[in-house]
Amino acid sequence: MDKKKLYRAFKAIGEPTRLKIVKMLAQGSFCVCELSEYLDMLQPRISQHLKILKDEGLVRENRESYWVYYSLDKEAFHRLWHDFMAYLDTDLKTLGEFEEVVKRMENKVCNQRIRDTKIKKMQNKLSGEQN
Amino acid sequence: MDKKKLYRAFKAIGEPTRLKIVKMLAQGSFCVCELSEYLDMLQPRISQHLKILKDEGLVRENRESYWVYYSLDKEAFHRLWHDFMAYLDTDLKTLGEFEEVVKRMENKVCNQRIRDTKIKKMQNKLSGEQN
DNA sequence: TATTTATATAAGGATTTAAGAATATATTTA
DNA sequence: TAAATATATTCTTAAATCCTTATATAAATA
Repeated sequence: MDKKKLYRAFKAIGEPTRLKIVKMLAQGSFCVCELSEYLDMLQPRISQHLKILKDEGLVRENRESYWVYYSLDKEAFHRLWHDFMAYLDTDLKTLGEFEEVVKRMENKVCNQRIRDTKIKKMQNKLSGEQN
Repeated sequence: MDKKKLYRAFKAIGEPTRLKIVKMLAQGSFCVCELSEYLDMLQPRISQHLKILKDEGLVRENRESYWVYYSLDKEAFHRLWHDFMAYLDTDLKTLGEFEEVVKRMENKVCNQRIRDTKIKKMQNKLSGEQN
């Protein structure tokens, strides 16, 4: 429900290499060397991207002797979307981040100006028609 | 179902300013000047981010005289998640992007090596126990 | 303990991106 | 047509990001 958590998760998926890794892990669990070999990418590149996905809680790691197997936390993905939808549905007033925004909206400075302009325009048109 | 389309949409949401704009538009439709005023951001900044969201088909624009009102295409969001889930479920073999990957996996060079190592290790342990 | 294998982290360079300033375009009105 | 208003686009700079190379860490084995 936290904005930062949301955009960071989307940012994590919103990158071609990481989406490719996510797609691989959707097929099953793989260790770093397998991903590196199958995707034909250098190992540090895989590790770094996996770290980003892990930091967002989207993948899990599982050490087996030398190898660290990574797998998708599918529940985390569903939670992500659910939280995002809930975030969009949440009343602005209850979100601390929008405190100042809500104040500005209550003043309706901008809306007021627009409305005034529109009213003025309509009045002008009407008075024009009366001539 | 296209990987590029997917990661670009997530990338669009995966940025704090744009997520904030999306959240605003989830409350209703706003023109650029309203967003600019309420979010206390310079107008070009709003326009630029709206363009990115629009390019991904996540928001719609609607001109009314001077003003361009933007609104959320909620259906596009649902479609995005649906397509993402479908992408994850799709067989690797049917995705052109993974053609080479599938070939490498079929060779099982990496798996083979790992398996061999594990088998060797197990054999060593077994032979050790027999001593 | 030294070596091997797999993975993680750090440093560097190249590219991309976001933000602000300046300018251009579009629509309406005088 | 000129001026006013709202929006879009361009340009520049600073920061972030990605990839590679090099190095460090962790686990297993000789």
